[in-house]
Amino acid sequence: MKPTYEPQDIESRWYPLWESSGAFRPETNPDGEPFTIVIPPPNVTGVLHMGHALDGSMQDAIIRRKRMQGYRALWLPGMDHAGIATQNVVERELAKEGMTRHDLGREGFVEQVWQWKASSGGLITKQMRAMGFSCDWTRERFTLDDGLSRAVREVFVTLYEEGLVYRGNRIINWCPRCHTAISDIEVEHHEELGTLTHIRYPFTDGNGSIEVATTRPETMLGDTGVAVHPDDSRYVDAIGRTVRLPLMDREIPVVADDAVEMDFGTGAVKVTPAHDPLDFEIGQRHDLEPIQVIDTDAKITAAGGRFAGMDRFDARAAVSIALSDLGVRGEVEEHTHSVGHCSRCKSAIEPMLSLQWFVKVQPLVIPAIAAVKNGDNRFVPQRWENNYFHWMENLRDWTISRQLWWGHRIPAWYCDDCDEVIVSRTDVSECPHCHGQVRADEDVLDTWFSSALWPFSTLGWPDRTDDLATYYPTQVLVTGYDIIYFWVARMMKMGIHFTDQVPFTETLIHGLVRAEDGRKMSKSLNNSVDPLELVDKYGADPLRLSLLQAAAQGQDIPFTEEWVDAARRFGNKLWNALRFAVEHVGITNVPAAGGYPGDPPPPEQWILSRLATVVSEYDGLFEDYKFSDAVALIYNFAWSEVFDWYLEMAKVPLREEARAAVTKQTLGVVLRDLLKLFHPIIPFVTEELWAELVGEGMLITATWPEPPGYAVPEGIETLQDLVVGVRRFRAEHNLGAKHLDLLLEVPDGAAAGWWLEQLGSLGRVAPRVGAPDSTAGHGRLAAGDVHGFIPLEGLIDPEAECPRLQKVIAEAEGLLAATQAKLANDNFVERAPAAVVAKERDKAAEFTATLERLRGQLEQLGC
RNA sequence: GGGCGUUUAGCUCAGUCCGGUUAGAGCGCUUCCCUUACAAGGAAGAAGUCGGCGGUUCGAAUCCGUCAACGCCCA
Repeated sequence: MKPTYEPQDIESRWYPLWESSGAFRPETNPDGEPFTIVIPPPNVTGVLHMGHALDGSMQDAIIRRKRMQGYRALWLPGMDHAGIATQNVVERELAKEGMTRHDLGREGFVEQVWQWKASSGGLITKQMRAMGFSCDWTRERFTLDDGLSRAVREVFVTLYEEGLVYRGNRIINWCPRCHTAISDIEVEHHEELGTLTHIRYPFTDGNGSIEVATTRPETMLGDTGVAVHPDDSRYVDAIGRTVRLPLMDREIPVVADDAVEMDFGTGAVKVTPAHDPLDFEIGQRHDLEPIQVIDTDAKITAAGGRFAGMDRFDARAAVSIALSDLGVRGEVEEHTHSVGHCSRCKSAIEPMLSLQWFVKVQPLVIPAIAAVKNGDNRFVPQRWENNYFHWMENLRDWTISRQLWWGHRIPAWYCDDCDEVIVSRTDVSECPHCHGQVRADEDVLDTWFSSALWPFSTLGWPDRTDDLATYYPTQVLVTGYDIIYFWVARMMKMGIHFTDQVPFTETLIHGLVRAEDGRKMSKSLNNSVDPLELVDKYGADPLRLSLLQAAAQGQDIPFTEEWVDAARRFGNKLWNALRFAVEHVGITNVPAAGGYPGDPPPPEQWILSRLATVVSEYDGLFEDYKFSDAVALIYNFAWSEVFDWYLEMAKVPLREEARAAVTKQTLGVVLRDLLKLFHPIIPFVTEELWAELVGEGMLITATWPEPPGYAVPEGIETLQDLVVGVRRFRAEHNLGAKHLDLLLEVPDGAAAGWWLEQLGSLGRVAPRVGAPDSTAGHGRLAAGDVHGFIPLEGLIDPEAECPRLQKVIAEAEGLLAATQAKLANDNFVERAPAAVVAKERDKAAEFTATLERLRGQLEQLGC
């Protein structure tokens, strides 16, 4: 074994061995209960970022532990075709060659995207392998592969037949840059400083005018009405009259509608049914014609008169000036308002009336809410359930058609002769009614439509496959809170509707990995960290360990490189502890399971008792997905208790052949179980060390530890207190490694026991039982009811002990005062649980006794 | 406008759900030690009025109310 831990060396070796052994396949535990996680499929053209690293490290930790526990554990990997995102990437590539997708045509472009997928699409899976993620690659899926495409079509057609998918003319969010409709959640709202322009619309009867206020004056070109609130006393006379629309010379009515906000602007609003969702609704109620004045390129249409062809923002200024010239423009005030932007390209969204496909969500939402309310699915942490409910309860219908080329084609055909719409599971070549020519729908589905089916489509649905029967519903879905709405909510809706079961029983929500400055990592801020660079620099295991250490439930993680470095140092510590056991003590061929000593000596009994406790606590924390607590537990157990204490204690018996056997046995099983506990977190280095320590089979498929319980031996606490006391004494008197004598006054002197020799070794002292004739001229240690005396003669001036002793006394006094204050409180004694009171009394007695003797000692020292 | 999160050591964060130990970790800092697993280490130590105020309680970092600052989501 190398004297230092070199992760790069180890990590390149194990992954292929694991994969080729079939360990990643659930069939490795054919008799186990199934436990399934489906991966949140990354974008096919994406690269691994810190979010994936965290998300994957959690899933891998969960699945590896379940595998070791004997479950038929399946982590199903795959990728998402990511419609807009991928199309944009490929279009950008084409743009570099001065081309657009239209130069290639639809088929050529789609072909180009598939090629792109083939060349770069595998990158992220290589990166996942570098992270050590134990996915079953034999079950890898892609949202556009044949099976999933069939599932998509089945779902679309079924929903259509149920009336839950429909085609309609509605106001949608149009991205003029991506040239497609997008759904409500793909719109980001930002506060922007704009203007509120007041415009006077003259009444046609020549009797005055009504003033409206708008943030978008250019849309007035498409106005077909003015609306006021029916209760607004200012406008009672206006209702029912008509006004003449300036610039367009159109006569339009003033209507009364409850949806008008009386307090906003002038209380009278212009109604542009084709370009605003609220106006559309008002228009429908009052039979106002929608006139489209902005086209899909965000330019004014022919319906916009002399402004036709102008860009929307130019038109905004031009219309405003024209209105001013006409003398109908009133006040122009500064105004902050919320503007929608495309989440992909950040262009300002254009609301417009458009013929699109929608999912009617209400009937799907009801059971999806119920499933979480009744506990069929549980969010961890639970607080996310409220967001989920709130979201679900306020959903508008989902726009699912996209004017893109990359994605699942909408299975609809239109007959030119009889206007029939045919939605079909199989391709249609002629109209079933009139045998006329049909045109296939040009559009594709929202990427999230196929993602919503992921937990069951990946397992073979709609076929009733063995995998579907075995691995569905899945157990836990692990993802960041940023895609609860995009994905989790939709999987719940679709999963329940099509399988009558929740797609997963637990939803584990984690935070986002943030940059060191606390901001979101992003390319534009140039503060992203590449996980693969960290893997190169520190190793995948240290990266995983540091991420899981930091992964407190649901909290964002500001990423700090020092943590990865600290994790690497832990790896080195673990490495060397094992190197000590294997090479210096010769502990090898440790059994893969069991092998715990029956009646071990106290030091061994102690560490075994701790092991059993730690395993049980660790299991509890793991089941609750408290990764940071779980990791902290075994990290501290390993480093402080096993390495710093027990390994040093073991060196005593290891020197004597007769006593060494049980110590070797203990050390072997404790280290072996430590490797098991750490394996889900840091799989590579533990596997490597397993090969050295156990040398049989692989750790990845070893069984989870189940150590027997051991009683905590008497005296361990006394020993540790005395050792720390001696070391402290030594440090405070600058005694270096000098030899010290130590006299011990033990209540039952004869029973001083096993820990004496440990004390000698760990404290580098020569302990003897028996009180000194006079305690004068001695340094003092106290550990419970054991008192230690260190002769000062020849070491230090006895008076030098005074300040140290005074400090110790002051500490004890503080503790005693606190306990006494509690005990002096009658309410505490009467109302606190008896155990708490008893504990407090014990403490008081102990502190009192210690203080008494320390004070006596102080007196004898003459200070 | 509504909701959520955060505020704890010099820095970055646990701990708060479920009240009770002398409030923990990593990094940094101070002192000592190259003790044959590890100097990427060991030992000892300094360092926190747990954001403010009020309340509940025998007891509050933890529960309740309120205010402030910062961040996020929704409208």
